[in-house]
Amino acid sequence: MSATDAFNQLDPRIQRFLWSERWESLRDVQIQSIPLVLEGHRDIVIAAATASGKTEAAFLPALTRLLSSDRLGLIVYISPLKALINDQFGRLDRLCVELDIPVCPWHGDISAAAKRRFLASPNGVLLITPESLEATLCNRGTSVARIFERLDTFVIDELHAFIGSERGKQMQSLLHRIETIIERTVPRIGLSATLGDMQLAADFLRSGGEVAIVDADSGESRLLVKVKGYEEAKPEPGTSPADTEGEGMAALAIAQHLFRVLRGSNNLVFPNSRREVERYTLHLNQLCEGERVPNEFWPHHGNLSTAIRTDTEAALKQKGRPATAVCTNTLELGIDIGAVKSVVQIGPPPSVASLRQRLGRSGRRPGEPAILRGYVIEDALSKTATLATQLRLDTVRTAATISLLLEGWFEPPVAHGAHLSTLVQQLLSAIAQYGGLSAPKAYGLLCGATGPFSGLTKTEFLELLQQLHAEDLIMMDTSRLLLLGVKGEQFVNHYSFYAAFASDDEFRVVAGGSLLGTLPVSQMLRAGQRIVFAGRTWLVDDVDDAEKVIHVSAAKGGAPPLFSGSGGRVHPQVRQRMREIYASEAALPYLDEVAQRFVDQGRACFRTLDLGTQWLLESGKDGTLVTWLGDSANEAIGCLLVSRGVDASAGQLGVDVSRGERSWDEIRACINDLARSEVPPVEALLADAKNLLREKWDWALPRSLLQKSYASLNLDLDDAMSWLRRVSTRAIEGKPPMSSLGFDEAGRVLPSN
DNA sequence: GACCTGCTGCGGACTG
Repeated sequence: MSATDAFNQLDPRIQRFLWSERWESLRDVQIQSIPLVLEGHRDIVIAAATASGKTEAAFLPALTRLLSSDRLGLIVYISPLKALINDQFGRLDRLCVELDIPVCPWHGDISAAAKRRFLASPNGVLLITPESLEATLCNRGTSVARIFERLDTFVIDELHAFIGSERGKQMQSLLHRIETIIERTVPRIGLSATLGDMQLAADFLRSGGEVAIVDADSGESRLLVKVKGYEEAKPEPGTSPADTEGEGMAALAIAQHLFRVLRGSNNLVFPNSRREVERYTLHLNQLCEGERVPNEFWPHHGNLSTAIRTDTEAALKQKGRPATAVCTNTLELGIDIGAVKSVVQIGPPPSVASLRQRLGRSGRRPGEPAILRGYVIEDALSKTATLATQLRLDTVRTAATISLLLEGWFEPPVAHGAHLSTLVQQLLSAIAQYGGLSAPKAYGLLCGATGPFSGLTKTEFLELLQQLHAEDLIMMDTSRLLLLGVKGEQFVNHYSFYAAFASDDEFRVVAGGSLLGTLPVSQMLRAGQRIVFAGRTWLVDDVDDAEKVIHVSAAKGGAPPLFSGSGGRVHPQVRQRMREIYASEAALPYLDEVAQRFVDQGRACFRTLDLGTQWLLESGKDGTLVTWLGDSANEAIGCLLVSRGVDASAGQLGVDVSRGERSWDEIRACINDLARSEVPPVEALLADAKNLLREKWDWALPRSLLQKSYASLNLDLDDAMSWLRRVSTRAIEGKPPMSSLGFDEAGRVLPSN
């Protein structure tokens, strides 16, 4: 189809609007999408880069459909962010005013009056979050059918942001519950960044259905990459703890370099954690102050108040005044901040996919390359250096990530998690919605063939009901109808119920009456302490435990605060590429001299330890299985060993093992035996496992379902078993064990003589 | 040794 054909299929009033807006032509993604959306019965994933016109690709034809009907229908647009709803409302309302189609933004900050107006006449375009949709189903059960009666199309923005989480399951369930109550399916259009495996996104949008895919990747643009290495001098052991002058010198040197190269243009700096955002923003602000130039560096992360974040976004958008944001992945999603010149990554990128998403913000103008500036910090080598330091793991992981990025590979989303935590929430919500539900009907709704939890058996569902009953979340009346229990009623009637994910308790940080942001309760603070927050230094005046407020005032000096959090997951492909880099001798063109020296030092250590062939590093009672697998497979191997009574857990290099009273030969025999045995059932594998509670409602699941849900997300048993089989063959062939070299309990490599 | 997201209904006081 040509651009003209596609344009001519749009409603004449929309055509006129595009003329008046001086659109030169439709983009490729729009040309492809328009005829598919106009068919009106297809589910479609539309994948393209940020700011490529995806929203219009869905809305121009969807609005054309609304205008072609006698009775105005309804488009429900679901967004993961309030900020995105506000952005889209601004763009969409200009067009829709011309078309006489009402647009209603609906989230927690929207007035009740605007919501009432929509409910009085539920048509046009509704822009809403999953949580607000949940509240609508839960609290307005009797009018849900009427509200969505005229529903014509679902549009789900940033689909990739939903895949693989409790919230994504919730979204699938909400779509399914609405279709169930209006007794027909509704076309679902998912808007997404390009994903490695588009079929995964299609299955997520409608499992088992036929989903059209529009993959309009605009072709890889040119990319300039340079990684600079910095060595951090470590104080010798024995120096007094107060004498840590040298600590953080590498960060300061990086800030000085950023100050020189970034000033005068717009950039994004990703230092991997909120704490480091604070550290670098402070350094950069102080450098600006010291040089008496206007500040160009602004912080952005999830614990800063909306006011501060909006300031940063506005600074980026403002033309004629350069601004750089030092940020976490809050600026990875599609909030409108305009194009940036370069993207800075400090430390190893969390994943190839995330690095790619971050880079999508740079090099967006034709002819301009995307620019990636990487920085890695390694400790100086010394007698006490750990194995991780000697192998230069961070630098090699950074190199592996960039090397995969340059090849166009990136991690596919993890779509196989069961997220049974969300089943608990959805069951309670459905009971509230229907004012009571029979067990078979509840099972059919949530676990039936097209439901969001279709893998669950009836037996498992009954087990869940019994557990929820025992927890007083649900009860059954004389007509065998499921109702909310006393505790269930309390949960459902509090607004915190609508979010599918858990959140920590937090203190508000207030300076002179204005809100700076929040800090987790786990961060202990006392009056008199000095902290860095929002890129500035503060004195803690008072901590009000009852009101959960920390009062601060401006001061000199202070340390960045700690935020809680648990680690991400490394994909096997990244570990395999790390191994290839270690085994090779080629120079990597995107590394500077220092970073290349780090890699060469890591390679030397790799050769000394013979890590290309050795798979067991012994060191006294401790050792490491060097697997080069992903974290999920390493954790699975750990569980398999634990099920045989061996103390083992996933580590940076593979699986860390403690032999206890056994010999290493006995550990090898155990591995051989595991390799030849059937994979044990999950209940046996996780029998003694503690700390499986990860998601909001996990505490309410029966043990067996908790194990099942955990394993579906966190354990890769297939990769684990095939590795065990591979090494057990090698063990039988009598490859020599690692014995001439060892390393001690702290993971330090011992001298070879 | 991570990061992010979101939130109702009601009662009471006030204004025009």
